[in-house]
Amino acid sequence: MTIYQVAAHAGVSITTVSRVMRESGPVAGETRDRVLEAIDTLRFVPSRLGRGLAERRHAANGIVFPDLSGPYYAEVVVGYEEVAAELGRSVLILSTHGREAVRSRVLDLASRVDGLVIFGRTVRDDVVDEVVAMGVPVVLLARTAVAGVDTISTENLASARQLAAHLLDHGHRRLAFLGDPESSSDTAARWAGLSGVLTERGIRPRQPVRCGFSEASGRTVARRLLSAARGRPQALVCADDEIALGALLAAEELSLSVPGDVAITGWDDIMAARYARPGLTTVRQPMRELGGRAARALDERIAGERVAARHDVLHTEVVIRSSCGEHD
Amino acid sequence: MTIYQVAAHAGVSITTVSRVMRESGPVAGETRDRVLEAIDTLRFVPSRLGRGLAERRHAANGIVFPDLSGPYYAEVVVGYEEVAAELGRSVLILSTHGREAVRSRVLDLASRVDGLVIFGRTVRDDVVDEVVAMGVPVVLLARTAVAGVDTISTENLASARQLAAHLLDHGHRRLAFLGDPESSSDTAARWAGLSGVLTERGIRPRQPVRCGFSEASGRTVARRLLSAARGRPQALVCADDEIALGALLAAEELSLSVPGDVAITGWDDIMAARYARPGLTTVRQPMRELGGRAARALDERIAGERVAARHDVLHTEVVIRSSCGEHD
DNA sequence: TCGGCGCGTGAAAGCGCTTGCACCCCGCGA
DNA sequence: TCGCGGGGTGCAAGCGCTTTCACGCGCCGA
Repeated sequence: MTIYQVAAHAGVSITTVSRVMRESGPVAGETRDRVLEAIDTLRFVPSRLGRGLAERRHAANGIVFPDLSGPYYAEVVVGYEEVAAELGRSVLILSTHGREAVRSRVLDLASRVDGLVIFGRTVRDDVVDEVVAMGVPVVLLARTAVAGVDTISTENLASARQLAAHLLDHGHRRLAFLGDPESSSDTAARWAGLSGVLTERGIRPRQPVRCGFSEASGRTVARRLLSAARGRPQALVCADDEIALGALLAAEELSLSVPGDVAITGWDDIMAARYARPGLTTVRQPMRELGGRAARALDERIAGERVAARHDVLHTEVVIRSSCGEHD
Repeated sequence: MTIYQVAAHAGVSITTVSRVMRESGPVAGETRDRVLEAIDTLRFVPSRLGRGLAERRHAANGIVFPDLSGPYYAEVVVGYEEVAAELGRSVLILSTHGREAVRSRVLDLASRVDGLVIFGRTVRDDVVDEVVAMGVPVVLLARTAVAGVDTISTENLASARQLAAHLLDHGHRRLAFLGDPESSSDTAARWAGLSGVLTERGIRPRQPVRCGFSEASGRTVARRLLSAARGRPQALVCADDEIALGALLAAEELSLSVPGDVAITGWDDIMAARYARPGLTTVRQPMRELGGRAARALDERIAGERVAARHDVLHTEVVIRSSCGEHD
């Protein structure tokens, strides 16, 4: 089913059909009716490829993220899709997961869209540059900045400081950070906030304990830390909620009470954080808004409305529950 | 950057450039090297639109789902993307959320892909027919079947029966089902399994209690049921985990013990189900595999390898935790 | 010596759409 | 009566690729 068949059916040229569909240019009422009827009868849906080629645009955006399991990325993606759809753009997704060949997948994606959001540490800087060099607008999400490229991220440092201060006020002194500051700029900032406060209060921060972003990883690492003969940490500050939930399990297995024997905090405020017992103290991020912002920033760039790079930082909120100490 | 510029740079025709890129047809070693060098120097990435138009394929698939919040859909989508990428296809997503204009969005999506997965009760049957009539292969996921269209779903009836039997064996008699059997074929089957077992055992099943698929909704409905002066249900069988978690909250608010005063079960085995206290008895579905299967079924259809409609049903597993009664 | 066969290459015809430009025709004012 | 303007329409030139066919050229066997 092509525009030619519609034109033939309606007895007009394809130009006229195009004009009717796009409401560009004048068409006589009667002609329009004939065309519309033909479109309807033949159930004509124009080919996006033909249209895209002629218009030189895809009317689609892409987003690259590490994974969708865990509520964090999913929420951001859904926020992104919501706004993108509103702006008349389809959304292509690419999960890098731990795949090889990320570069070629990203470049392929870039050739299918008008703009690309790159989320977290999924793509190397030089590949980002390559995409930018292709002339594809890029917005970075929760990722270290690259010169001249828009960035949207959430506040980390201040919240981490606030969390650290809260723990210290509870009397905890031996704090351990579970997560790899080199794995993402977010994690790095969280660690910086924590270690900064400790140093200011005259406590020498313990080296961060490398830990993958998963419950299994958190559990293993926490078990090791908590079963230490001496110098057992009084509080585990985890880089995200999944690690913290794993740590909670580890404590339970070792018959340690939380927060009595050890305090535990997470980051993200995922659903399970609220249902865990004790409830997990954590930091809430506006995940949907993060995605929505990215979609809008990208749209501005695609429309060419803005040239200067933009760097938004969204506000976060410490959520105190009982895993970090008893409260009234 | 187009194939023409690459051809000019290498001093060959675009035909040769195309052949080098696709490794179709013979090219002399030296010529190939010149072309590859030109591609590299000019950082040429072929236009998907041009290629797609010529090949008459998109090398992309779509998926339509209600929402991505909650782990269920996200997991399925990620399983889908994983397999689709492996098969060399990009993935376009469309969340219907509670949007108007679903039909036109779906038709637009259909015009951008080689095949489409429609997930849950997002799209009306007549629109599905319309997509099929466009010649776009469709696979339905966890959705009522449509004639001639592939369907992938998970087992519901047997697991629901098993769950019901388990509750009855615990001595519970007054069971209430929270969820709307008319909202999806999955829910309908779960209700059918429950009510079937009750009837067989001579217990007259109570009408299902309509309830949205959310924690808030579950909480409200459960609070109403549990605060009834008399005839309070002894067990709440919830259509999914989020409803069940809401019910758990309601019980807590009313100072009822779970499972002592009331048993509660969910469905899906989301992460929070495991962390809730008491742990939530539920039914686990192979969510990633659900998505993966859909991707493969779609691929077969696109490749034209199969004509007959296929109806896969994936196995599910009842997960007994403590919310349904004390166990050893 | 000559016909034929492959290999290497390019011209050109699409693929399905948008859009600049030209054309026709009618109504109006001069 | 003629000229002009504008509404209505279509022609045709792209957009960036793939692929069919045709062509030229060495090399082989007869």
